[in-house]
Amino acid sequence: MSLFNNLTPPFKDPKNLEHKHQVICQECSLYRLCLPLGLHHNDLEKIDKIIKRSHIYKRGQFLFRINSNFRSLFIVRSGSFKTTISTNDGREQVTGFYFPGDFIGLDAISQQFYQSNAKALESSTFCELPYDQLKEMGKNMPQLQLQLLSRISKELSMDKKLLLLLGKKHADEKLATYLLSMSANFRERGFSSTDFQLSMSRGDIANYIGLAVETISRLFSLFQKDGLISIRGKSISLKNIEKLKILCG
Amino acid sequence: MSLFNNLTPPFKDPKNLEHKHQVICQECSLYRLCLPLGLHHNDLEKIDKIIKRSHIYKRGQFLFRINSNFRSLFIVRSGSFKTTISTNDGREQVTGFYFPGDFIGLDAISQQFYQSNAKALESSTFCELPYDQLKEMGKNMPQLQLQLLSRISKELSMDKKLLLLLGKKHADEKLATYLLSMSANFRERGFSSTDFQLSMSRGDIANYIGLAVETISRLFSLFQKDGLISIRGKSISLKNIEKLKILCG
DNA sequence: ATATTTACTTGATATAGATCATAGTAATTC
DNA sequence: GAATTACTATGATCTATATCAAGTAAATAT
Repeated sequence: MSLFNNLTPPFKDPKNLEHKHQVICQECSLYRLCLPLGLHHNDLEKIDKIIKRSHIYKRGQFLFRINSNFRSLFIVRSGSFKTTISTNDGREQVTGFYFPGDFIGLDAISQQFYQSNAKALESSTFCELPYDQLKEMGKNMPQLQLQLLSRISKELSMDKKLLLLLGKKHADEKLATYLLSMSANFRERGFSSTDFQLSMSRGDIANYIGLAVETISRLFSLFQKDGLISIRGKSISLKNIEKLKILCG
Repeated sequence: MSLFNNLTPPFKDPKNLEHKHQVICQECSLYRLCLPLGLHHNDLEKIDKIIKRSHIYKRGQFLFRINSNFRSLFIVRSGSFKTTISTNDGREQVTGFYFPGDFIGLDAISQQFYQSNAKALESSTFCELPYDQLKEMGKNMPQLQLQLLSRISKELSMDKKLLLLLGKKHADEKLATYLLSMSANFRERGFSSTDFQLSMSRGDIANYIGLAVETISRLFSLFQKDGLISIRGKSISLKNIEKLKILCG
């Protein structure tokens, strides 16, 4: 039995959703992604106790809003989320997409308030980790602290790559990079790295990589013409990964 | 006696540099910025023992290079550094500037290798923290772990703001935002927030905020004409902070 | 001190990708 | 299941900022 046999792309988890109160970390399909390896059975039970498991959040619902009190970290259980921040006059930037096993809210740890808005891209569920309790538990569980550290560090290094993308890459390179990063996301979760559903709109993709929606549309058409991809609505199939890699810059 | 009385802008520390082997954390002017509060005297001494203090690194010298083995975190002691990453064909993006008390290398924690190049912008010194030892010590010093967590989280939230800047702001907004963020850097370290020296070149600033050098030059001239700043070489004086804040977007 | 390199400034021109315009298509709502 | 709304595609035009060009100033090496 695969770790992922109860998840189907794009990251639905209907079985768990319907019996949510029965789910414990030990039986969760995300266990490997989410918790540190080599955790004692006792420790796992302690973590299990502080975790709050959510009902379904519908597309568009907010997990938290910028400047609201930071109380918890969140881990995506099924579905997907985006985070955004804005200028004073309302220009918005998508700062991240989050998939099952990903932590949301890590940038708020050093502050008292959330540093972004987090919104469901589709019907989604998550686990909530009250940070005070997590911090307290961490004192006697160095593994847990290290896992947290490792997760933030990973997000930081991904964001640095995004700075390079936004600052220096051309439109086609941006999109190719984005598609391959999505591909890696699916592969890491045990799904096909070539055929998947994009849960975000063209608008969200465009915004995230610093382009206009129209440019994304044009590029998808162009990539398709060039045999790099095949796309129909939200379903995409990567046809020439090698060429996409070269395009990334 | 101020914590900062042996530092003068831009972050020189000649006294400590010349007697470096006598410097211990308890006597370091950066103590407040660098180490967690409420640390036991014993713990402080332990940390003190694993820290390696550097000789002067000259402008242009590398602290580490991308893909080299990750062994240590670094804390800037005097001077300043920049980190960069590049595309395959050599286009480079400045991903951060680091000043006294700042940690460098946090994005490498989850990997085996450094994720960027780190280069001195001027004559600079730093403390080196071997990560294995730091990790080991952290097991019995939750405060230390939390400090590290807080530092990464802070850098992450700064980078998210930078994504907004690169993705959505206009040239003038970018520069205004940059100047105010430098201003805050100096203020946090006890220096004037209106009059300071930019240790980085116009080229580095331009690169960091996703503009061409020429655009930076033109904007500095324009900002000066408009009475927002007064600039002469690397010396800058912010004349109208309020207007700059409005310009940030 | 002087030469040489590197950094900065300012003007002229070019361009990648934005914006505008329009139409088609899919998803939601009533 | 009709109607409204949100999303997507493609062509025409515009514009903010890059690039090119040329000179000046500052830093570094000789």
